[in-house]
Amino acid sequence: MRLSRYYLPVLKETPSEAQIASHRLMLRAGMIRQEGAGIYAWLPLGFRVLKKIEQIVREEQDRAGAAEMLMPTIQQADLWRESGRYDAYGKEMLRITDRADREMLFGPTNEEMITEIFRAGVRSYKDLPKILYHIQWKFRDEIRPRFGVMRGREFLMKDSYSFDIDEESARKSYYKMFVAYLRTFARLGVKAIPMRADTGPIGGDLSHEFIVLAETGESAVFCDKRLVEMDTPKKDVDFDGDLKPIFDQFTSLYAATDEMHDKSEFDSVDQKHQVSARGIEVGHIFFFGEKYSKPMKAVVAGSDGSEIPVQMGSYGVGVSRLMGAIIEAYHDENGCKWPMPVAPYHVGLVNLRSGDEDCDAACDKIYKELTSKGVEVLYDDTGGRPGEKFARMDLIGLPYQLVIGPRGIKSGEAEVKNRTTDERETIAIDKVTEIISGRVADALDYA
RNA sequence: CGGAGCGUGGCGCAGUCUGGUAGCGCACUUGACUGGGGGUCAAGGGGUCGCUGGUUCGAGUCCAGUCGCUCCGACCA
Repeated sequence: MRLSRYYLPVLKETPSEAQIASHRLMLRAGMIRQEGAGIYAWLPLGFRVLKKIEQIVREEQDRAGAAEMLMPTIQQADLWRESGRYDAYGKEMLRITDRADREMLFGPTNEEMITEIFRAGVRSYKDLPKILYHIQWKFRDEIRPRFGVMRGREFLMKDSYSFDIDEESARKSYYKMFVAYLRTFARLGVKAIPMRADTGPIGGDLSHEFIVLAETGESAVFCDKRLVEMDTPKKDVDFDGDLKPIFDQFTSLYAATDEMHDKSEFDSVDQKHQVSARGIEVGHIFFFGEKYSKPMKAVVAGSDGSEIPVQMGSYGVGVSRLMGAIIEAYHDENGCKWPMPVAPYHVGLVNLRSGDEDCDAACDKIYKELTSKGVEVLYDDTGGRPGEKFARMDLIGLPYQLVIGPRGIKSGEAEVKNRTTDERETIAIDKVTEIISGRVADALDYA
């Protein structure tokens, strides 16, 4: 993409309403624009990151055997009356009426709808187990939206729902999602620790929150440091095999959120492993059994012909929130430092003397070559001072900055800056495409 | 919802107490000089001061109402 054709409204000054780094940087780097309290428009650069996060979440869901679908954002009140949650959900639910005065709502979650969809199409235990998911915008009328996309009212969430014949099978589904989440967050470059969690209004008896440790996190958390260093399951993990050992391994050490914290148990953890910190909840998984299947009559015929309510679980990932969490983990005072897998572009190509025949020709050539090798390039072909261009590139934080100017043309060298380490090196212009595209490919290859 | 604030060119703010020609920095436009980490000089353009009503000869400023946003607390991906 040529910057001259892009929409990248960067801000030099810090917007006064932004309290935390991720919010500040998303506004300054022209990734989002606030349209109301807790409601954001996703500008081109931010939207690319959002799509990349979404795609990684999708790939790991698919790998685990979940089937993607898409449910609407608008739901009928009657559906929620079946589960009893229409009244129970309270003011956090955005309620609306249509022209015929039918009561409707902008979905805060989809347990009711997926249960309705499931019961319409499944009759027998032989059709189980199943895991369905979608990635869709949700609306929760938060009392106090804050921290930008970390606590918006409208947010993008991946929610999966599992259906099983009995609890033993349901636990296997739970383990699948548990392992899928470990992989998802690891691929996104964040250390998310599964912690024993309160089940909240959804109910149930088995639940974990996946928490990214961050000073700006909203919840207090307590865990064993050794969890941070545990190896993530590789992509050859067999989701049809026994995943319990992995689950057991990750739940063997102490990790709990504030609500579930047991001080005496935590105190028994070796002092040097104790971590008492703050965290950002990026995922939450629940097993809740018959909570919805029973009242909503989502039943299947068992092997003996009897009607059995299915055992359900639900599994959420905050896709838009993750973008904030990733920036919290990877930034410095000058801007973002995107990990390659979620970077909006892999390389920023800076033409230091746009309009100069030689510079333009050299940059155009590199731009074409890198692009043809599948490298995503944001090509700064605009005018302006070098300092201004560098500062802008640092702010948006692409993993590599490739700088071409008259001096480099003369010496045949390009300056390459690695934004992760902020180290600079020079590479021969005629080799730069090959070297950079190789590095990008390596960084994208995740086991 | 309780408490505290804020709405003035695109962004950040001053001006409001004490009513009297709407200002500053950045950004933007044009030209020149420049050019390897947010340049220099010169000349410009852009604002019904959130909205409605009131007081007044006169309101950004005072009064009332209203809308929006932010921060502190209880809820949550």
